[in-house]
Amino acid sequence: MLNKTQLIGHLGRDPELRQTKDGSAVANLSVATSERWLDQSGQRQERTEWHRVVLFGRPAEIAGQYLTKGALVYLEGRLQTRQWQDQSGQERVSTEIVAERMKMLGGKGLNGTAKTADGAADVAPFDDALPF
Amino acid sequence: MLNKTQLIGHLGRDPELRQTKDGSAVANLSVATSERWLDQSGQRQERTEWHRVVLFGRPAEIAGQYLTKGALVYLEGRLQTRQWQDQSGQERVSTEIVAERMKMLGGKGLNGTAKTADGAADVAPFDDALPF
Amino acid sequence: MLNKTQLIGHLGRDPELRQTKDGSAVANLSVATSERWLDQSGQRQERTEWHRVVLFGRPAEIAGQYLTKGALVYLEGRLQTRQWQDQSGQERVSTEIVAERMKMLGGKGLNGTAKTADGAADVAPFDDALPF
Amino acid sequence: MLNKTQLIGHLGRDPELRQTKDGSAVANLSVATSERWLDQSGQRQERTEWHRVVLFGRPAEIAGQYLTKGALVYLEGRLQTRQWQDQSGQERVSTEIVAERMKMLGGKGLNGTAKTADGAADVAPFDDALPF
DNA sequence: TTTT
DNA sequence: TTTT
Repeated sequence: MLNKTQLIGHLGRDPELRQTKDGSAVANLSVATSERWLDQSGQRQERTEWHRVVLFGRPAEIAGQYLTKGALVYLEGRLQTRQWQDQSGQERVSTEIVAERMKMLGGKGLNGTAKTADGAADVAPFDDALPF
Repeated sequence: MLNKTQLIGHLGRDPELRQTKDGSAVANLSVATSERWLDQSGQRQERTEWHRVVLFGRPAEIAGQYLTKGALVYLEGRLQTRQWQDQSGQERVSTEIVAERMKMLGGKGLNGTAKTADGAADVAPFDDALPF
Repeated sequence: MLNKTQLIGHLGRDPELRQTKDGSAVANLSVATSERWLDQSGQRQERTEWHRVVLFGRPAEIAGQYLTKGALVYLEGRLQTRQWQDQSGQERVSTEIVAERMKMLGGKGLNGTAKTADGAADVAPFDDALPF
Repeated sequence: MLNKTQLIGHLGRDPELRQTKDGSAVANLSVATSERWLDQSGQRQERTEWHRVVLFGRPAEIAGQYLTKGALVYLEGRLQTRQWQDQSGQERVSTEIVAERMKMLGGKGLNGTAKTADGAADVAPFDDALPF
């Protein structure tokens, strides 16, 4: 009925872009969300969770164009778990977030207009005109 | 920074309740979220996604008391992926939702007050007084 | 950047359906979300919040067809505040949720297929095939 | 049952800090969320929505300390509509977001540790150790 | 593997 | 393994 995941986190590496057979783009992201808190003894604790995220179509292209390692992004999508078999025939499962919405929030890894070499001079980060 | 998952779905089976060493409750839920849509040819399509959910403490106890197979629930929590090794020493990963909030929304598998044998006669489903 | 409101609540009255000039449907809903909790003295407290919700297009039609007073619904949309002037020329503001997604969750006020008189016999509540 | 609003937006002005009678902090924020899109004629459109947000306690103090006009923040809370009477005795309503969670995301208006004069040298923005 |  |  409702299957929604939202992340705000940093890319651990550059997006991996590929194409489907019919030529549409697919991007895989690795996203870190960190929690920090003080434990009972007042010690600072931190836990980082890594998420596999996949984007399709235009958002995938935009991720490939604007995002690099370190970028801070908002992602919204649905959880999907796939079964597959490794080389040894073992059953494996892998859960990823199929993102339907993405917002670039800044950070070191955000390619701004100044850095793009493709003439997209007026395409700003944060721009909702980008078809997310 | 933000790591939030929200589900509305039905329990595929009764909750599995256990205790930690220090006596606090842990409940594991298996939750189905179904999507239905019409494809290009107008055919009805359906996809069901199964989610592993874990609850701790009082919410776990409440899940154990009120929820059974078929119950419709709202769950909110964070994604957590754990690595572990199977018997053969193979690395495995498993992603689950650590739920911090749960709401009972009805359905066949919701134990109402009439069904409880513990005298909690005024503890209604939907009751936010339950310490979620 | 992100402007998202999610409600799970009951309709306080039947939806009010109207048409725009170009013939598309608009539905206004009044939705109650209730919180219950135990205060410090162990007294049960309750607070109900009422929300104005507006739906457009096909979801509005579906709300008009399936929802009545008492229905439990999930709604997701964006906050919008409009300024207007009352008869006396006073500036007024009104905030509502422009809902982009709606899910029927049950409750007394949900018109099932058995109750509909329009032949939509296989259109179940919960049906994601309905174009939300 | 569920009454949740999430915003990612920029502060339109510095937070307004005040105290309750019992000395706890209250902060009022004015937050803009902007949407941009291309209309049918390919024209770039933009709509900005302004939100009234209130924070209580430690998060209010932190907002007062770290946030200034322009800061980009994530806010999560519940909608609350209050009735009141203006000087002329007119009934007025005002809707605000009672925020229970806040994350500083960057932007021009974020006071980093380098800018603070209070010795909180190791209190970074983004720090989840801050008790949100 | 990220960020502050 | 759920539900409509």
